[in-house]
Amino acid sequence: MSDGSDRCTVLHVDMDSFFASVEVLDDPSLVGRPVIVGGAGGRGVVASCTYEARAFGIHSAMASVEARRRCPHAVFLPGRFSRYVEMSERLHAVLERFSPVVEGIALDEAFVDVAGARRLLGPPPEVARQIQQAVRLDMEMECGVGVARTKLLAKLASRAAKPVLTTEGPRPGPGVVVVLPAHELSFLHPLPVRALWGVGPATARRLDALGVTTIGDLARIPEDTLCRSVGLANGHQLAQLSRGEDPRPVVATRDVKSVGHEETFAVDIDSHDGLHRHVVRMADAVGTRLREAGLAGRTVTVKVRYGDRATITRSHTIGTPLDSPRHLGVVAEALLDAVDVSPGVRLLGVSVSGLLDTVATARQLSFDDDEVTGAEPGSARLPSSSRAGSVGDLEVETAPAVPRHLAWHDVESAVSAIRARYGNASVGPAALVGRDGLAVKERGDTQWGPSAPTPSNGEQR
DNA sequence: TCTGGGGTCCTATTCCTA
DNA sequence: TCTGTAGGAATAGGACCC
Repeated sequence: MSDGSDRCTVLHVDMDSFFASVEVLDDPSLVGRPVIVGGAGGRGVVASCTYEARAFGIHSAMASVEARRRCPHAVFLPGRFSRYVEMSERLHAVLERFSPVVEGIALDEAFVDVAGARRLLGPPPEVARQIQQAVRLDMEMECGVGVARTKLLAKLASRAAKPVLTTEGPRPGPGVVVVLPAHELSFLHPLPVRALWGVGPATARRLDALGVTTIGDLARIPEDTLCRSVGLANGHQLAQLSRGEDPRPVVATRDVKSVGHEETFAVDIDSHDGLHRHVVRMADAVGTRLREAGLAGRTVTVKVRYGDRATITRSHTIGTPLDSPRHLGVVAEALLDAVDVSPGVRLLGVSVSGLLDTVATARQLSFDDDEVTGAEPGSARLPSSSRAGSVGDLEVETAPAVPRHLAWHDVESAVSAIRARYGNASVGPAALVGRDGLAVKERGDTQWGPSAPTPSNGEQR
């Protein structure tokens, strides 16, 4: 092969309007109509939309209110996250027939390294066409495939492979785009810097101040000038990418670094009382997910966004990794107690990082073994003077040394078993009994914002 | 009438310890 | 024992990705 395409072993597969396409697939009456998937409430955003909706200027991340204004006759759907996960797994199954090296970067896109597939399946551009065909046949959906020497170029190529929106409606794109090594810079340099991985609105503003608007401009300015403007790591990476260099390999598995859950409320909540059951519910959700994944973490972080969108985080690191929903709740509540919520809280989040694989650990580590031995839920506290910052000195009252932790561990194991059999709503924290928020939130339950404003304290569902 | 959720990574600052 | 310092961990915030 003399054109160099045999060196282009990185493929980027990107599904077209994934969530919206799944909805159309499951309900053929939606074919040809503007379909918008996302949060329907006043604080929701568009997660995905069909090309028919894009014709009205609608795009993902747009406020749902704005989308409705632009296209009132569109079909608005709340989204079915578990169904998208199912289809994403099917996509991966298809891709793994072509190569074992598949790196998922979102539900609807993945990198595939086909270096080892050449003898069996042919040169990379040919494999790309086979993948596209397989996705069409097995999933009845369309995708764009980019083929290049590096991840960045493959990703940009898949974007170029997508359907194009014209005044007469969507026109099919090339489907597969190959960026040959000899054409890399001529492909890359005319593109806007915003196309680069790592250039968001803030970095784009800084680059604009340097007179940099295209990737070609970026490649021409000295790297130290760049680093002074956008930081050392970012500057170095951008300089590299602008020259078409991207050393990141396609990796089949990546370790999870954190697990969290956050929610925007339909109405701001301005009291700790009002936030209490939400913290419990979120800690419950995070703990449940940690346990399902066989993980435990040392650092608990609480995130608060106020009505004016100002966002703060408070975190605390404990000695022993924990995964107990109850104990996560204790720490999260203590962190939240140290935060002034009187301005009104728009979003609350609980996350855990510093993760450790509990399956690989000989014994399930218990929170009760840590410095917070025997803590009752709610008994952890921060120094009374503390508001911001000083959370390193989390104080927790110590209860008499009873082997209660053994019993509690049994209780949580039983809860997991009951939920596995009868569903998440079957059992939950006492703090949530009698509320409609009993069920453990599953990933994606409120993926794109609260459903609709209600008069109560930001209740959903 | 704005702007979700689940993540990763980087940077700056503070605090602790050797 | 006190002080200065360097390094690492923890913390907080921000930018970015899909």
